[in-house]
Amino acid sequence: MASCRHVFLIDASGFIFRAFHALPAMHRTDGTPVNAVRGFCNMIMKVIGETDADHIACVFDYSSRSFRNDIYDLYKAHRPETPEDLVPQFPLIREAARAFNLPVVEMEGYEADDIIATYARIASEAGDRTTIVSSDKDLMQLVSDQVTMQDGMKDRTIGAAEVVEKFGVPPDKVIEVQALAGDSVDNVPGVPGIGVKTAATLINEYGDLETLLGRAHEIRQPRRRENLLEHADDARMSLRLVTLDRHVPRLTPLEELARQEPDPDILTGFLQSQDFRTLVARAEAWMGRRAGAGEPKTPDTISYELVQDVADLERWVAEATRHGLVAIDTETTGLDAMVADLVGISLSTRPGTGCYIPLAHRSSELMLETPRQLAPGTVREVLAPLLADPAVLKVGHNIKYDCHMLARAGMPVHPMDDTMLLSWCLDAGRWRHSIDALASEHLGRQVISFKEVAGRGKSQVTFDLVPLDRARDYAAEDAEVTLGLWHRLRPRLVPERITRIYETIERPLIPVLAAMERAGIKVDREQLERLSGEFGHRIRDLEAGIHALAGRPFNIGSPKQLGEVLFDEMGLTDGRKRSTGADVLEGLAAQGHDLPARVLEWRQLSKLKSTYTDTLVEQINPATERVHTSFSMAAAPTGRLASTDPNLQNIPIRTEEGRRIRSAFVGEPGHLLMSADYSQIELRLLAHIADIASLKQAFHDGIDIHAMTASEVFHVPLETMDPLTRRNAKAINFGIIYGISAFGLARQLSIGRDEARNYIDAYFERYPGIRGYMDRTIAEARKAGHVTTLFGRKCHLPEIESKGSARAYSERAAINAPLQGSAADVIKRAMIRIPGVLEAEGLKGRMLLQVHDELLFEVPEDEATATAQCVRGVMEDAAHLDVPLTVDVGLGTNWNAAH
DNA sequence: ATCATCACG
DNA sequence: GACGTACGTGATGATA
Repeated sequence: MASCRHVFLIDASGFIFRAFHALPAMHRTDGTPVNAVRGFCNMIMKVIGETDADHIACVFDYSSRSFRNDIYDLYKAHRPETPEDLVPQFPLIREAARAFNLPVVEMEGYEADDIIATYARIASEAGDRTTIVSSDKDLMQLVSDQVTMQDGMKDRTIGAAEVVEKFGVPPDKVIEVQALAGDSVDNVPGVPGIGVKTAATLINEYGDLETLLGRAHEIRQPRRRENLLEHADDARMSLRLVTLDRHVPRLTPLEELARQEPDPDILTGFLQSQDFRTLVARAEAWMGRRAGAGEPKTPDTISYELVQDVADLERWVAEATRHGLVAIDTETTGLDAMVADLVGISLSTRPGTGCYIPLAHRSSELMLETPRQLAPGTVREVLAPLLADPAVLKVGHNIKYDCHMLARAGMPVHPMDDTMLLSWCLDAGRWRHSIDALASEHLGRQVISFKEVAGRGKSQVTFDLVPLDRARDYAAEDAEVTLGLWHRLRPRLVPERITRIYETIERPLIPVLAAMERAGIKVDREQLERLSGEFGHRIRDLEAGIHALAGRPFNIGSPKQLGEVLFDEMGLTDGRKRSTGADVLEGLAAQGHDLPARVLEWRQLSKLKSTYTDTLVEQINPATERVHTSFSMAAAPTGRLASTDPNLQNIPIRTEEGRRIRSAFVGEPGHLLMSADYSQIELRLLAHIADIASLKQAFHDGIDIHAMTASEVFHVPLETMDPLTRRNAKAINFGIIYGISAFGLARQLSIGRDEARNYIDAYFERYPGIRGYMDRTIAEARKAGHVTTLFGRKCHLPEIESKGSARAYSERAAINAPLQGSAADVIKRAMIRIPGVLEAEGLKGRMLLQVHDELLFEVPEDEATATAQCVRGVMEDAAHLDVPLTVDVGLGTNWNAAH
């Protein structure tokens, strides 16, 4: 590992074209266009600044001709003329590379991709790691265990998984797929009628191109078979065209590409000559950092300590106190913070150092003696003052969990920071926020995985059985990496304008959610068991009837088998797809068919039984006799919470059977459940954010908003509004929030696409501001790469720069995110204030659950009305919009009755 | 592990 | 002109 080199190969030619088209036009004072040059310099500073690479090459195409033109004279023949404004930038970019002291590599007769392929091969054979800076799909064939790709503009790394996602095959099969699918941009012919999807299917089935071509006569689809037979030679030639040459001769030896720091005078001189005034300042700061000031990204030496004596523990506590900052992590026997036992605690105060304090390790086969460890009481005495010290910031990764564990052990934590939340607030939508992913993203470090220390599958053990030395390495590393991440993320808060979201919403929410999770909610076990029994009977009866109608027994829960019965054996059809989704079955049932109707009922009851009536009972905590969910704070990029283990945000309500399940959620004796929900919050936010006068007026006047939309769009007077028209208008209103499409609305309402189109046109005509909002939002997303909520939460949409369906998807998400996200901000602001206000009013009610626009409380009967008033007041006051916020409050002995 | 399905907002 | 489509989640059983 120590001798392993890290080779960094920058696909400069690929980058130039992309930067030129992605960046706005920009000129030097003498008129020379320089947008791609500037983009290139930015990219270099970013990627070189973040990597630990020790060998670097900047690779260029020598000319537009290569050996591929000898194979096929039309190769890349359809390429449009190089834009006039780009031509003078090629030499400038070579100059820029030299100013950064990066070796420039090019070779007559070869493309940059071939040179990259050659270096990657040489490095891999020597056991080195390679990073290719490019997003060119043609380079994906090079990805392997040792070779990864990294996008120069977006924060995205491409490994084997991403290649499989794109091509449907692993990297070593990519060329086979490309050879079949062809490439219209490079004019690689491929086989007509075969795209990447089909090609991947074929290659996965036949293994490689030659085998496929040899057995093409077996293909069932006539067109495809003929095309394969007829164009076999085109495919073979395409394979030669897309295969990169990994043996480019006479290249500069890898050893001569050793990384060299730029000369500050040369670099600033170059940047000044291009009139990049802001870049000069940035480059100077950048070189200052590179000169070895700041924190080393990968500490030179890493040493972790096992703490088994009071004196050592006291030394760590003294060090953390003096430093005012400590990263902390807990190890436990499980993931459920209400049930798991605390096994050990790790601390880190500066990069490269950390300690692990074992508390409850047990002997195992590998470790026969009970390990020596401090008594929990002793640890508490020494550690609790540090954790409660207002002058020492405690940093954790998903620290809500550690807060639970430490509070249960008598060691409350305050104040705190959370690197998972920091990352999520800064980079929501960009990547995952697990410690493993972030360690790799920001620190270039691969942390020990839990499976490595605890084993996997059947042989996995709980952490208390892990031997102390391995436990120390894993646990202390987590704390130490957390500290490293904090140093990387925390400074970004102010410049990226995320402070408000993080400090006034997300961080204060941690203890509020922790209290809700700890409170849990009571469920009526007997009632759920009764329902289980009843549902079980009805499921069995339905099953018998369905099997009789089908003429044979089959697994109703298997979409495959059900499809065979419905479409093959019974010959049913709804005219379109062979799906067994509820919408299709409803259509079939409406035709008068009994079997699909019964399957729908069977499905509903099976779902309710397996997901709710059976499972919820098993989730009752034996100690508290209540159900405790866990709220994930960093799950949805829009800012919404998610509820898991169990999910209490999707308890049924829409059907009668479902409401009987909801009725099983009850208050303690002498208490009521109280539900407080925002009325139409996302539509109100739409009226406010898009600034639609008539919508705002309607909310001021308290008009039924769906009925009003119906009357506006369908020209029906409010007085004679029929329910169906109102229903259609409601669907349109929701559709707007979701980034409407004619297809989606048509499907929702089971109407034709033309009719849906007409509705949407009519809507936009009545509310012209909506179009403007949508266009502005999409433009903002494209320009900045993110959209923003009312309170400044950013939701990144990296795919908005792509094309086709992925882009359309991102555009709809861009329209929805500010609305969904602002609503999430509003209810979070209310949640943070509620516990304090209740306490100040002397009310004993407790907040138990949040369901996106609803809060559920358990309140003493005699305080119900006072609590209702108090909660409504805080919720309605949580944001001041151009429209009033309205909250409906309901009370009852159970959650259903409280609605 | 992934898909289809369906529970919620 | 074709493509693939309403936004955001989590849990389940079937299937590979």
